[in-house]
Amino acid sequence: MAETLDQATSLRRQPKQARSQERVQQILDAAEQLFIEVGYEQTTTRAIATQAQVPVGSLYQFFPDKAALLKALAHRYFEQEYQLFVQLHAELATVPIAVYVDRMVDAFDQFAIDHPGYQAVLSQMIDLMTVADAATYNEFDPQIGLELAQFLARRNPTLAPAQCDLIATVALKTVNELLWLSLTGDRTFRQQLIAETKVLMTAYLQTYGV
Amino acid sequence: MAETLDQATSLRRQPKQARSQERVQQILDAAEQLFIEVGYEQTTTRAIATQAQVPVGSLYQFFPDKAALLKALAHRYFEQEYQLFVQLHAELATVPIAVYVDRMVDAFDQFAIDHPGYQAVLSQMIDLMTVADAATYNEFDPQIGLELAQFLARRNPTLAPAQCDLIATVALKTVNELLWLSLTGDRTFRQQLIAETKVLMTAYLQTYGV
Amino acid sequence: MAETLDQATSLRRQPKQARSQERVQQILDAAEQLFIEVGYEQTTTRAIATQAQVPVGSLYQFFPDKAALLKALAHRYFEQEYQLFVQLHAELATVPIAVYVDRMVDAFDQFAIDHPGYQAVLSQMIDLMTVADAATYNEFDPQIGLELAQFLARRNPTLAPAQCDLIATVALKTVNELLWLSLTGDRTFRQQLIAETKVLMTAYLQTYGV
Amino acid sequence: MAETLDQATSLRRQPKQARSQERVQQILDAAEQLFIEVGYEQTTTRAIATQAQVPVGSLYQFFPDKAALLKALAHRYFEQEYQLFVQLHAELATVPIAVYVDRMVDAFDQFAIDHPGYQAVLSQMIDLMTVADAATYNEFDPQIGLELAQFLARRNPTLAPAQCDLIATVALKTVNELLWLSLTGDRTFRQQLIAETKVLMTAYLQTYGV
DNA sequence: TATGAATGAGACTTCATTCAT
DNA sequence: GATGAATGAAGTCTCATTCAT
Repeated sequence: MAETLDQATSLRRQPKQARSQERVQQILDAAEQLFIEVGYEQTTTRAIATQAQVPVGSLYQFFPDKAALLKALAHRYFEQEYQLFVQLHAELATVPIAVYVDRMVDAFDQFAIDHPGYQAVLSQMIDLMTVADAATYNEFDPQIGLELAQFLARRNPTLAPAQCDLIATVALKTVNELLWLSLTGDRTFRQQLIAETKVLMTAYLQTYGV
Repeated sequence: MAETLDQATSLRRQPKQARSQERVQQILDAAEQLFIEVGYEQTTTRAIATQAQVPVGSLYQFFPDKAALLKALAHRYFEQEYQLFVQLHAELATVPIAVYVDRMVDAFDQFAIDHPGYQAVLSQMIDLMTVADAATYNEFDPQIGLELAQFLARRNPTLAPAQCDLIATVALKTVNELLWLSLTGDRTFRQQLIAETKVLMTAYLQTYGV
Repeated sequence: MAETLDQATSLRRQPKQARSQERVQQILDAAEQLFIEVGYEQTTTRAIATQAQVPVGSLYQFFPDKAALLKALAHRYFEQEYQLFVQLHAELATVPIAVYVDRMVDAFDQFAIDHPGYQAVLSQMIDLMTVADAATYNEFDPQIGLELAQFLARRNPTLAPAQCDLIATVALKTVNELLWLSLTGDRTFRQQLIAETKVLMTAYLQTYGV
Repeated sequence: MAETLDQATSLRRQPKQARSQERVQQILDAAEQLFIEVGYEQTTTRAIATQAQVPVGSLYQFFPDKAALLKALAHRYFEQEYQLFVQLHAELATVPIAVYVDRMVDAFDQFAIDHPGYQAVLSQMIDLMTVADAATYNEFDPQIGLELAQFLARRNPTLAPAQCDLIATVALKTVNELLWLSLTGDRTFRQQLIAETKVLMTAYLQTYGV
């Protein structure tokens, strides 16, 4: 995972010193907040720098261009999401699928709440990729999907690997979208949608006897 | 529905003459193509006008600003999607839910193929709404969801109306996202994902005995 | 000649109306003055626009970028220089070479005085070409050289065409450089240098019996 | 001459130690290469430092600013060119002028080949002088011209000193320009142009009976 | 003395929208 | 109504130079 999520590719300079690392985080935090508030395109690099209380020049010392901020944020999200998943996944290796779904959806829900910019950043990255070559696509984190597919294969060895990949993809995509949707509503709506997401996922996975 | 989707709100002038209606369609077609190809933000109004073979001034006679083109496109999609749905929905009023899902997913898949800009336009509208006041939200078409909820209620009268609304929302959102995802892959991937979508939806709806 | 010096390649839009043509000239005049005063690199497009009393946007309506101003100026110089040359050349078809040189050098001297930016523009274009591909080189006007070579061939038919080309190149280059050098000094220096240039050229051409 | 070309004026610190002298040369070599390759303006001080494998800070310890690099390079060229000239000049004190021209042009040609940056540096210095006060002008090396003028006076004592100065100036300027021009072409062009330069110079100087 | 991260003014260029014709 | 030239605010990014360490 380390390689996939390494920020080296999108960082102009690897911050070695504590002060620099702080600055990078400040910049990313500022970018995240502004991307959420006014959207990626409407956010100016100068606004990010101002918000982060650094000169624009410093921003460009760490990030080659505006898009790099987006990528770096995505990397940061992926890293955190992956760590969350890995830990919980280990704990739930042998529980019934309904429990697995219940706990996992709750965890992802919490992640979505903690990282309100995830959706905005991801959706903008997809937009950017529409323009650029699709080669950038492999920047996206496939780790969770792979682990989930292996999990399914262990649970039901009769499932073909390709089948497991597909199910994992569908499950992740669906849960992600529904949780993001849940964030657009009030507390009640969110809770209901989470409950519904669990029903949906459990029914789906039970179909495959996992 | 006609009222909801009426373009009056986003059209500066209701084109009465055939020539004008033609121009509006040309402009929307050009906008659609460019939004798909290079994205909303990267598309200039002048490029749209050029592609549509109309002067920029004419574009602004029909659309107050660039965002209006996005809204108009969304309306056009909603109208077409709704007609597709209504017709098929009537035909499938009494078939088993698995058949309903099968036919409906195929239809939506075909719609997604026929309207490759749907995803781009919708996702961009969401971005724009982040910035603008949420009042724009009611521009979105809730019709299909409402009809689907009623359908569920008819199929299983023990379900509460709120419950039906929620299920309908979940079902629509999920199918939409998975079909859009399917468009990003090759033919094989698309077919597999469509099949998987049917499995997922059928399992889900059968949970509720509809 | 018209084709070679046509400005179509460097003008974004061919100004059709009198007002636009005026603007283009204003912009070029402003660019010329500033290029002379502070040099090409130190001149900002905004300064050119301000000096020409047009908004920057208008500048970019006619010229795709800063370099296009340089090219357009060069074209303008070439055109004027060529006309000057052609007219005088016709008049001097049969005079002794010393007279030809005398009159021609005087004419070029007057041109250099009238177009103080010629040197700056040309030298900057050469710098720009160092960076860009050398394909741009054919933008330079070879017309005068060709005509001069033919002239030499007529005067002394024993000279090979290639030889004539070379002599013409040397003569033009030398006269140009010396006249430019003359502009860097005071009136006396200029007059002395012009006289010297005539001595040099006459001696050179008489070597070939033309 | 040593004083005139002394680098003290443009060097911030006279490098006393071997290590420092090495660094200065590395920096100048790097600057020369980059000035040739991408031009003075397009070359960043950081790029020069990187290429020279020294930190930017060190560069600024030896050179007060970017322009100082240009001046220092010019000084280095002048010094080398002067040494070349002085030695050959002594050897050719009494040969016929045609031989003098022949040998001297060949030597200058070799110098131009060995120092491809000469032209770029000189032409850029002229540009810079346009901007700065003309006081910088005396930085240019007049030595060769002076010696040449004296040489002419010795050869033909009837020539006034001012006349000699002028002839020397014309001769040097002309040879320089033609040799630089020769570098822009292929081998054949270069050889032809050199031959032509000799014809031109010999004819010119013979006019004055030197 | 040596280093290289930090700075921020300012450069070029774009483009949604208007309005005189 | 139709046209498209005109506008200028604003955006992204660069880079010579400094100075704290």
